[in-house]
Amino acid sequence: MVHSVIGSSSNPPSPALRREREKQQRREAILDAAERVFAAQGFHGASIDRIAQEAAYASGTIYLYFKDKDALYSALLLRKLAGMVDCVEEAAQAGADPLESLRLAIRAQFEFNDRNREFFEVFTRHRVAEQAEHAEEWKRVHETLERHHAVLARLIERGQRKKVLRSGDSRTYAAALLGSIIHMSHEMEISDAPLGREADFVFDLFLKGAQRPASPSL
Amino acid sequence: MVHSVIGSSSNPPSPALRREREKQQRREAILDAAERVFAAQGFHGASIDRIAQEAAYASGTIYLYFKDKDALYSALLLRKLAGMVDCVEEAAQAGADPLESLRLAIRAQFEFNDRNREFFEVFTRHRVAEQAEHAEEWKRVHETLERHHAVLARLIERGQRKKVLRSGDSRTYAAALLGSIIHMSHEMEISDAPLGREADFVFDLFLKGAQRPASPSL
Amino acid sequence: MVHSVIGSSSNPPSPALRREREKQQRREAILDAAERVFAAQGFHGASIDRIAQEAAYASGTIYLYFKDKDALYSALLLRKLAGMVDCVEEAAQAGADPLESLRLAIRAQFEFNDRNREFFEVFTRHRVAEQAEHAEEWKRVHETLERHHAVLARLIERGQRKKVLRSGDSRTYAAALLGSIIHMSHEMEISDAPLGREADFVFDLFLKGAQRPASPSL
Amino acid sequence: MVHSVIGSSSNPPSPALRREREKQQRREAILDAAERVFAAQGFHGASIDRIAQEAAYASGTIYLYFKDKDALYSALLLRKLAGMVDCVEEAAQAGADPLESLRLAIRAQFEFNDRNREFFEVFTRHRVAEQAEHAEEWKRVHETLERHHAVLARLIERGQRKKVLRSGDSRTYAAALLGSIIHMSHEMEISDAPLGREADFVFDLFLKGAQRPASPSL
DNA sequence: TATGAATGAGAGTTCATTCAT
DNA sequence: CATGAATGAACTCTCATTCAT
Repeated sequence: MVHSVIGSSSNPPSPALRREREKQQRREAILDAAERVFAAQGFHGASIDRIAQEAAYASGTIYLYFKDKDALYSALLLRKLAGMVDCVEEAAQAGADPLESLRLAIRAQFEFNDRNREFFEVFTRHRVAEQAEHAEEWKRVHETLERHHAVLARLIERGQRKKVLRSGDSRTYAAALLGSIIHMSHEMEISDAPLGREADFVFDLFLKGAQRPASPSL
Repeated sequence: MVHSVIGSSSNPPSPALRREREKQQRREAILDAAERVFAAQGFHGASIDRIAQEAAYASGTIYLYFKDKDALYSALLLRKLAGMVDCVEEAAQAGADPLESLRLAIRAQFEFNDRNREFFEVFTRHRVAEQAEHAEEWKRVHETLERHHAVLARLIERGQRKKVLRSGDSRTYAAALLGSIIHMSHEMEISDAPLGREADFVFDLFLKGAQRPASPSL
Repeated sequence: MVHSVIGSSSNPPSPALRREREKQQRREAILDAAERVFAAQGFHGASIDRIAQEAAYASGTIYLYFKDKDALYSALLLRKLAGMVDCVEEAAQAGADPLESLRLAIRAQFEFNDRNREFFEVFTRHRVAEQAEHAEEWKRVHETLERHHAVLARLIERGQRKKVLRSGDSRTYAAALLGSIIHMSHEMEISDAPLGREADFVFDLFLKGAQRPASPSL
Repeated sequence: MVHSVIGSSSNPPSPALRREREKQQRREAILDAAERVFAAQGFHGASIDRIAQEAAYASGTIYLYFKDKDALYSALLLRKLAGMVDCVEEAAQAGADPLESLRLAIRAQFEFNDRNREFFEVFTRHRVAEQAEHAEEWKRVHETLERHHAVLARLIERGQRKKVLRSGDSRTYAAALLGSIIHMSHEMEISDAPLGREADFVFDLFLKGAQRPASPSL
């Protein structure tokens, strides 16, 4: 008896729970496979057969986990974007002050883009016709994109309140900043320059601008 | 001299030349139709039949002017991008000094994006798998994208030489700036804010940065 | 004797028998579920998964009771048709004379068709390709359809022997009569006319025909 | 010139007309093939590939003539049913009086059923889920079925007006009569009995009924 | 017995591309 | 040059059936 109580932590969980957990794992495995294939071939280039093959399943099995190709794609997109936003948000929290947070967020975004180059290509390149049928999924995708901007915008607002950043619409500042990051991630794709350098470049440019300060002398 | 002047305006050109010119006109007409259809339906959504219909040709005729769908798409893309770069470049030339030129270029880019919203969506969202078969076309597309950055980079360099802009890799400055413009064009899509305001916002941010200048006192 | 009498009501039957009986009950439950689903969706529209769900079993379980979908369908069909013939036959037995029996049989057939409208639709609309593999089941189905006609044919023969019906091939009379009933059941589907009226109409028409009797005068 | 005017009847028709006519011929050829395949395999058993093969076309070609499988099926059904009704109606017109017309109509219906045994099987066995999408086609099918009954009902009404048939709802008489014909066509399928005999049997039964006339003597 | 995840053949459908006219 | 009917490979999706648990 004692044994069983003690051992309760290593006892098999209820079958129903275990089954649910395993189902989630298989779902994730399919998403992983789909990510690889979508990243390599784009949305239209990726066939369900190919994704199933990559996941070591039969094609029909995919449909046990996702209603159709669009649902699979938007689920993947959502997972990825949520991961991205979480990653940036988390990085920002490590900063001691708004500017430091911003610097860390920028760097995190660069790093995320770099780690997810292929998928990132697909994401910026394709948004499925956002049909009424998948409205729910797409609403969540949009909310996540919204959150993406909101994370940066909030940092900027904090900087404004601390009087270290100029006033102005934080959402617009965030969009301009994010645009620089994303585009540079694209462009610098090939170069092997250390990411930190680019991140700091963007951070610096965002703060100080490109204009040459009037020489203090005179 | 006299002959050539007279002939140039009223003599029939050689039949071969005329035919060539007409062929080019029909090609352009097809590109026009393709632009409308691609813009409305995206690359995969646009069928050759639909494009042919829009151009008032039979589907087979399209293939007399373009090798295949990819070739049509990349020709269209090239025309569009070249137009975009020309438009920005031209706007810049009207500026009296590097900063003025930059301001005008930014504004021109915003305006172009706005005028070509639909196509622009497609362009950022889709790049055909850049197959070996279409290497030549894609090389030209890349050269044009290169030129796009080069136009801005050159303005920046001029600013640097005039000591109004800080030193640093002009190509990187250009990428950061362009990213802001493009992303804001996307994001602001819905708002009816005057373009000029956004353009000036970006210009201003690019020059001065977001940091609050240390208070002049002391 | 006493033992057996007492035991027959309260003693547990042999486990083997009980199990067999329970198995039959489960089989019937599946047939009930299948009937509902086939009636609602037709043969091809009804999926095994849907039937299993309706029967509160897992899909695999169905295959423990029926070899395949066709076998399930033909077993169901057989049960239904047998029930139909029994029902008509039984109704006929209540008649005092052949004509009364015929009238009751016709009415019973109309009522059965009405009660089983949905399934009846499916039945007339679909006969599985009668494959060699299911020859046995289909033979029994055909025997039952045969019995269906035989029931009416026998009543007609009795009427012929009693000289109240004209001579002629009773099987052919039966087919003509049954055709009228079935077709009218279909056609009258929507109308809410009382069944009895239609049944009596058919009975009357079958007996007297549609021709106007020569006027008795003269 | 004169020649061409005179020859106008043998001159090639306008290309547009010829094209339209040929298109109709190809459409009919596909319907012919579809009829054979549907008759042999039923609606669900018949694949588009198989039908295309039977018509000596590629599968995609079918879709140039019919929107989808359902449209092909309902077009076929409509053609067949219209042919059937026309055939019965025409036969009736040859009759000198209502009863003669009825006799001819019954015979024509038997003959049609016999000639179209296979398709007829399919028709009675399958009605595609009558989706909203194909509402128009199905409306026409229903109208034709309606016309089928109407043809017989009108003959019966004429007989009633001439006082050779009893009064009563002609539509109901027609349904009862048609049911007998259809069902007997099914049942007698195998027998090689001359059709005329069955037709006359049904006609006779419909008119006089099965009841033995009371012997006039006594 | 019962389960239900997995299978995979096969269905309907689309559309870029060809070629006889 | 222009046509547009024909092609057929490739795609997404379904579902009867199996089998390890």
